[in-house]
Amino acid sequence: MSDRRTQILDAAATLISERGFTSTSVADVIKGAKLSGKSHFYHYFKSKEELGYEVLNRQFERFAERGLAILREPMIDPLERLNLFIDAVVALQSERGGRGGSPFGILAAELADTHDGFRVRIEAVFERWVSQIRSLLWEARPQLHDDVDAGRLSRFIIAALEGAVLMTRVKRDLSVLEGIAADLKRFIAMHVRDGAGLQVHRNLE
Amino acid sequence: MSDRRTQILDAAATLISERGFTSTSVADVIKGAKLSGKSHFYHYFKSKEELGYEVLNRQFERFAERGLAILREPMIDPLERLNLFIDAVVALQSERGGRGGSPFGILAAELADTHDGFRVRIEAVFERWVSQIRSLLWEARPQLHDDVDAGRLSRFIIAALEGAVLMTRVKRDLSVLEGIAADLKRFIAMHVRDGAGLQVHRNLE
DNA sequence: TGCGTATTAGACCGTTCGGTCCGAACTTTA
DNA sequence: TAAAGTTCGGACCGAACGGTCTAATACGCA
Repeated sequence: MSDRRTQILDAAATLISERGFTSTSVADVIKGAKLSGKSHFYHYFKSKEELGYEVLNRQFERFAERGLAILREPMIDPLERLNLFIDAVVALQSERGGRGGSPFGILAAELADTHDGFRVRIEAVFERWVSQIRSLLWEARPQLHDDVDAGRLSRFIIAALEGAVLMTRVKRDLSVLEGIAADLKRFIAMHVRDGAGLQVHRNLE
Repeated sequence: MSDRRTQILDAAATLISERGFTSTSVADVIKGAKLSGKSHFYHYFKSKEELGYEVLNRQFERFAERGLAILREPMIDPLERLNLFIDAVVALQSERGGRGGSPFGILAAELADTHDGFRVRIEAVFERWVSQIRSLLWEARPQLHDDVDAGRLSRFIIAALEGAVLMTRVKRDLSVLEGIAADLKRFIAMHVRDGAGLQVHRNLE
């Protein structure tokens, strides 16, 4: 893919994760990506909507590489991987420096009820995310209680993280996310068979 | 407060909780509240921003009456009240019929990074919400483990619920919220002293 | 009866929006 | 060198936006 294209995609991704899709104008993207003008932009994307779709794709790919990949590390115990993944989400938000949030969450909140094209794509993102965690839990099933519903627990984890990022952004305080991440780990540990797998202290550190 | 004013507020609240603040135009509100024209609207509100602030206020008041009030019911065991509150959130989303979501969440996602006026107001909403749960947990402390961090647990509950409503909206499936609500209850029950207070089955129903 | 408020209707304003079109210059590659 | 793709700069379009203004009509109440 051309340099310019990814440059535009990156600039748009930053803007969208801060202001959302609707409030990000094409002119903003042009300025952010340092393009010469509108024709320069429309040389690469046929519409703002198409740009939005591609930004979502790219954001998910990046997230899959930098975040979800941890869930598949073959040399690490699955439940430990899950904890590392949660840490990675915290680290990702920390890198953003307070500003911005989950690109999926912001698009979901904005467009779930009004733009079916986006809704369906975001649904697919969540679905793939769920399925990654679900298969990790499946892999870890010898360590887990028999009655653990992997799909449900996966959705819970994602919802808690998305909600946490949102609250963190409002309060401008990363420790909110850190606290929720720690609690989430304890919740996951609750599903572990007694004596099996890794230990997580129920005490607060 | 005048009839017309609340009529406008209600129409705006519905629209905003579906499309967000930015994508809700004054003309939409006028149509939704069946006003005769712009001058009719600006007779009651001096700007769209002021309307937004008042919608947020009103939404929190309604939520406080219909939702948070449960947390203060004096005749019911505190932890049971917490479960009832979670049920109420599910019921509230069910009433919305899939469409729309948490008015706080949608405004937070949209405006947290770009509009400080809204950001601090939403922060205050979350703060009051947290403090309600926190004082309930304080009341229930004889039944809870000593190391329970009430503030942190409160934030966790809220984040999980906000995230759950968001996912539910994207997937258009209330059972997502129901599952997370059930899991959240189990997580809360995890903090209860052995043998104390009410029992919640860890098994899935 | 009169006075203030509520309602109706619509013209109008400046700005921003997504998007199109044009024409020229520059760069890469065949 | 010719052709194809890229960059540049800006004029332009119709629509939608938040908001103002005027002016007439209805209504509730002292």
